[in-house]
Amino acid sequence: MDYDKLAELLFGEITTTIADLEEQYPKRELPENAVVTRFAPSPTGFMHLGNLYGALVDERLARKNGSVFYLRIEDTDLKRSVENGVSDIIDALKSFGINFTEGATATGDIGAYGPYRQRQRINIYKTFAKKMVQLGRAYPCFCTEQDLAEMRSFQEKNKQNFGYYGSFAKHRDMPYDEIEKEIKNNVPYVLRFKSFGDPLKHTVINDPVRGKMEIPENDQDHVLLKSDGVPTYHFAHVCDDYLMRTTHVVRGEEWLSTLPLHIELFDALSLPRPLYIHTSQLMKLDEGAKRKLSKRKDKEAALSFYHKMGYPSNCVIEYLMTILNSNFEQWRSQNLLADINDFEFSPKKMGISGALFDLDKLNDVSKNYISRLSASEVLTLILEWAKSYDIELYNLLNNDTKKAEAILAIGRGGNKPRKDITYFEEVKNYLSFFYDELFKASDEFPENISKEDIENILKQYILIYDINDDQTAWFDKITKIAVDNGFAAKTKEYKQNPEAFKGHVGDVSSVIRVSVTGRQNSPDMFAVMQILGYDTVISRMKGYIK
RNA sequence: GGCGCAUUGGUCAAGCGGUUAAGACACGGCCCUUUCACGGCUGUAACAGGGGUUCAAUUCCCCUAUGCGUCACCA
Repeated sequence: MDYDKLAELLFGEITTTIADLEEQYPKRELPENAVVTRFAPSPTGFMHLGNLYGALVDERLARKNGSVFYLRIEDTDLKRSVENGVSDIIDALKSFGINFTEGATATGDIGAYGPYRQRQRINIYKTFAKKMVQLGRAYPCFCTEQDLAEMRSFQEKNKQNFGYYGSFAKHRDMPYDEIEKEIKNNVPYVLRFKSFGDPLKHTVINDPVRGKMEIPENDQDHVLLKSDGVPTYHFAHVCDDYLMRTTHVVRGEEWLSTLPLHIELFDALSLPRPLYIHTSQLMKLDEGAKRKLSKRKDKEAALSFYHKMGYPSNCVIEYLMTILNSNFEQWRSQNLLADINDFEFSPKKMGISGALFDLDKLNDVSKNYISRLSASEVLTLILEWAKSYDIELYNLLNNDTKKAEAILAIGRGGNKPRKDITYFEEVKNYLSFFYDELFKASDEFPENISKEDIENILKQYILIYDINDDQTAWFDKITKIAVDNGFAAKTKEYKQNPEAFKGHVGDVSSVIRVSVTGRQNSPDMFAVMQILGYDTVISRMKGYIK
């Protein structure tokens, strides 16, 4: 077989060579230790938590000075591509603080190694394809879908391995004349790789996460170019990551089984292989069974979920970091306020079995993060969130930001800040009683207090409440009312001798709390009342007096 | 079915031949406390099973089981 002749028959229009491309996309001049990573999604219009998880690894790896982190759009599958896919991806990642140094953007490309959209690289793939044919490592296959389906059912019936290989690769050794005839008749075909691999043989490959792996060689004649001339993932991966000079290919472990193919492809073209890093996948516990996080079943799979709920994007990143690098959590607890960029990310510290996504843990991370912020920082974040997701709340807070900040300042600061807010959707409920527009009165007083006592306590308290009292004077008055009405001045006193009292000072406080806030739990009442102001406090209490 | 990867408490995990098998989340108890939240103390709870190798195996090897992945002209 004259492979050059075949190459001309198939790719006569291609005049560029790989050498031309290598000249156009030369080896990058990088500082020592710098890496080139990439995020290469399909623009399907849905950003999954798993996408962010993967992109985060690439981004972390490329933190070192002079490293490149680029975005490549894998839009070879028209059926799945979506109109605004690219800007969706960029916006979503940006909202979590992940930015690219190079690659596709919503308006065009940035960088010298483009184009960064695979549909615009067809000639590049064909150049490599032509080379493959010249090397005798690729050939046209004229099988129809039906042919392949029949082959498969035959293999199933006879318990043979599935796929296009060995004796099942029927077009592998088709004579030139026959090929030419088919081509002249415009019979559709795909370009297949001619594998020389032997699955009984193993090659050793080093994955920084998984360590040494022995994997069997590939023997499948995979499709390189589909019948429309567009490459499959496998082929595009090899061409692109070579020409874009990617040093670290980070991808999910679902790619492990096609790794042998990719290796054979690189070898067939005598190209250097990148370093592969196969990450484990995010899982979800579903009725006792572990399974992949699914965009259809799991609301928390969509990145939009976190925005809607109002988790600060940092928190999602911090949470992801705790599953990505096992020593991150410890580092964070020792460096509470440190910049996350100061943490040294290491592939070696990545887990290899799939981690279950844990909302409880995210909540904990988030709660702690928010508690460490200053009141004005929290307010800024809440306003930002509310602007898109709760305009009523936004207006309420924005009308009087001083008040809002005072509310958020209660119990904040110091070594043991309150941790009331986990995500911003909770905020409205949390501070509703500070605003007459949201306040709801309640009758849920402690059960051990009679209606008569409630009324007496409030009546007496209204007479002596003075907003200018300091906290001590304020509490002394509550204690006095407690004693006057047969309640113990101290909780301990009551506990030692419960028969002697109706209750204790805490119960009296509860009466005031419920009447003023409409709920049994609240942050410090002194501070709450200071913010509400004398008139509001008094009028709310008067509501319980006949 | 073939092949690959994985398997330490409910979850995330440390451990890399000799440990009372860390820590975090969640859950329970106690303390602090005018409620709640915070904080402190504390408790329940794990090396999937079976064989080897070894003086010694959670750590190394093999088998089994289970889970996940993959076997597309999807990525």
